[in-house]
Amino acid sequence: MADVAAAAGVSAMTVSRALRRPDTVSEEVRARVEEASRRLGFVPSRVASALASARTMTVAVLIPSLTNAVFIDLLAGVQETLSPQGYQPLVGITGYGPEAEERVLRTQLAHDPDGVILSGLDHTPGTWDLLRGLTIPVVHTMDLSVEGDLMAEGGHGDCPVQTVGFSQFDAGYAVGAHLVARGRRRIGLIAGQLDSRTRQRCDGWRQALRDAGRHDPARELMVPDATSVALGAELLERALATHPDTDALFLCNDDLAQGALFQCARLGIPVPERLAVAGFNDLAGAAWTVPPLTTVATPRRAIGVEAARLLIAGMESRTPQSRENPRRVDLGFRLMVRETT
Amino acid sequence: MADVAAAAGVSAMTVSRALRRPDTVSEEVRARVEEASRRLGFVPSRVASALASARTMTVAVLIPSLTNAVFIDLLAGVQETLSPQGYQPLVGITGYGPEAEERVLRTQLAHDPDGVILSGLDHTPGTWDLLRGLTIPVVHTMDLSVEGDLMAEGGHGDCPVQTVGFSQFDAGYAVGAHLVARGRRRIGLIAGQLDSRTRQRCDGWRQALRDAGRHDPARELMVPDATSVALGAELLERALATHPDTDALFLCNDDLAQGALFQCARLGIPVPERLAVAGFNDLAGAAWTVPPLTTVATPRRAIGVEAARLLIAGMESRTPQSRENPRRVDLGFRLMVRETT
DNA sequence: GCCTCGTTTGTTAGCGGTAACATGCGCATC
DNA sequence: GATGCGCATGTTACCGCTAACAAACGAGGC
Repeated sequence: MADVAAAAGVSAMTVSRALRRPDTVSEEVRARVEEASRRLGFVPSRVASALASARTMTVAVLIPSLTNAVFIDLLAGVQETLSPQGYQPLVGITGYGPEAEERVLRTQLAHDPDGVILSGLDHTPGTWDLLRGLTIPVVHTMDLSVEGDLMAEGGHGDCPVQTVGFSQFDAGYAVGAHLVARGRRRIGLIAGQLDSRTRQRCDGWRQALRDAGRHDPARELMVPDATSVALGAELLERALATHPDTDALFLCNDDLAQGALFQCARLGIPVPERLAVAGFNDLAGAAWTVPPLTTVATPRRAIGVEAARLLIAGMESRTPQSRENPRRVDLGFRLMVRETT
Repeated sequence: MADVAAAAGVSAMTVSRALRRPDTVSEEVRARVEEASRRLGFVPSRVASALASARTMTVAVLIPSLTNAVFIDLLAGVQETLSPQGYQPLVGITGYGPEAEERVLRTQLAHDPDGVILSGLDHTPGTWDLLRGLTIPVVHTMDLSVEGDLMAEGGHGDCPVQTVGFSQFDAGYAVGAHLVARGRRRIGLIAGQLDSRTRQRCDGWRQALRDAGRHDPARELMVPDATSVALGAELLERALATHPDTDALFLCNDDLAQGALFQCARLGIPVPERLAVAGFNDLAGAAWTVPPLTTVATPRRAIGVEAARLLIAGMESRTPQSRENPRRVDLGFRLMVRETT
């Protein structure tokens, strides 16, 4: 920067100003600085800038996994919103464990991000302590804070939170109600990856079935393994082995549902005639399976975009809104009724 | 840090040493510093550390897209290898364009990463200039440099490169040869997302067909759109409309192939009896389609892991190996013969 | 012509660590 | 008992940029 300053015949400070806030220097100086800067191939060090200005222009983004398309879409939304504003996402992978999340968050915080985006509200007490102590904005995604009573559930105690997501419970309820409305009577559930969001979906589904008087706990098949097409195929067989008369199944994620559909095709089970199948998330291809899959479209990318927007607002205003102005943005979901039900 | 130093009764320098290289201080001082550090909740600022030591402990990772599972797997491999060593990946999305890549690289470099991982070898001259000027290690992935003659192709001129990948050409050739070996005579090609890797695969396939005297350029259907299940379904129909007698198809990515399979099921086209179908990448679920998809398993995650390893070696040794010791790591591929062929 | 004000540029002093060198100490050596 | 050496710790001087304040300058008002 000193070299550029010398070449442009100004002070280093003026170079800094000319490049960061061109409107604060004279037109003529700006041109000279830009020319010299380009000629010398000057690239300002963001590290030094960060140290001097206390703004790193980075945002910590914690997601459970890279192999789950849901969080990739979330990340894509975040990334495409942050990038144009000059922010660099720092991706952290928590592997679905609140403890690992706390660890990852700690290491991310050492990088002094200007903001934090988390997945879910299922954090350790230690994480909540960390968050409470932060002076940077924090947004929680994919889930919604409990309305009206922040102290009650979810463990976030007296920490006002900013959430962007949708009601996993309601979405699960919608699927259950839909299967009931289709006249199905022996409705089963298959779930993997039992994180808190999955459990809420299952809770919703369960409630819908209870409300209709059709809930049978024995038809719930829940395993902790990560979801996959292979697992869906396997669990379908297992579910039908124990309850061959099942006439509808809710699979808590589309990859499970796709695997189940494949297995049905293989076993010659007519869908939806003998068995109705519903998935969740409306992942790529769900509209193209044979038959096309009924599922719930979740606004993952939009959640990422909105979370990033809220965060940027908080970071630019320098008054973390999570403090005095907690928000709760419900982006909803859509039941996509296709042919498997 | 000064506070911790005071609390522990030592100098700031000793605190720094005690935390970063515990073996360089006495056992007793280390314990005191750790206790004080924990008690005060001290988290060293990586930004300051980076400025003082000229090491940011970050690595720029440039990939074309977040929505392509191939690069997500690559990223996952990179991430899981870098993280334990304390490195933080800085993800940059190039959108498949060499120009965008150059832009993204420039902004990433402003963060002073300690290393760079790129996808492919298809870079702009400006990118090559940038890379040549770097003193940090750089690894190119998913493709291999031209053996023996670094000056010749690929545009990287006199810049010795470190590559980790497999031969896209050979993999495409293997598919072509396989379809030929299966006795197919009217073999078509469907490709989307025409980046340089896809084109090399197509080149390999084409060569295999030429070698067998069965190449018919009219049966190539190449579109620039991003690949997807939907696109695969659509292009299958288009290909069959113009060449109804096609008896084998190579779809350059598994999502296209899955879409094609769905569409075949819908149209009542028996696979593989009337039409053989081969995909590429062995994406999740390929083994579970109906019938299971013949495809090429590519070592994407392993490429990420190996690239990160090479990079770490270069970063720790402080002598960028890309200079005096260019390497070319071929991790190969595997033709997964299943039932669609 | 002098004063005030706004605009543009310069000066100073860090941001929070770490490299490099300096110091002090205990111990083996002669 | 003096000398030298190695190890543990301290001191100094930055890393490259920017916040905050100071100064210089021209324009407009009285």
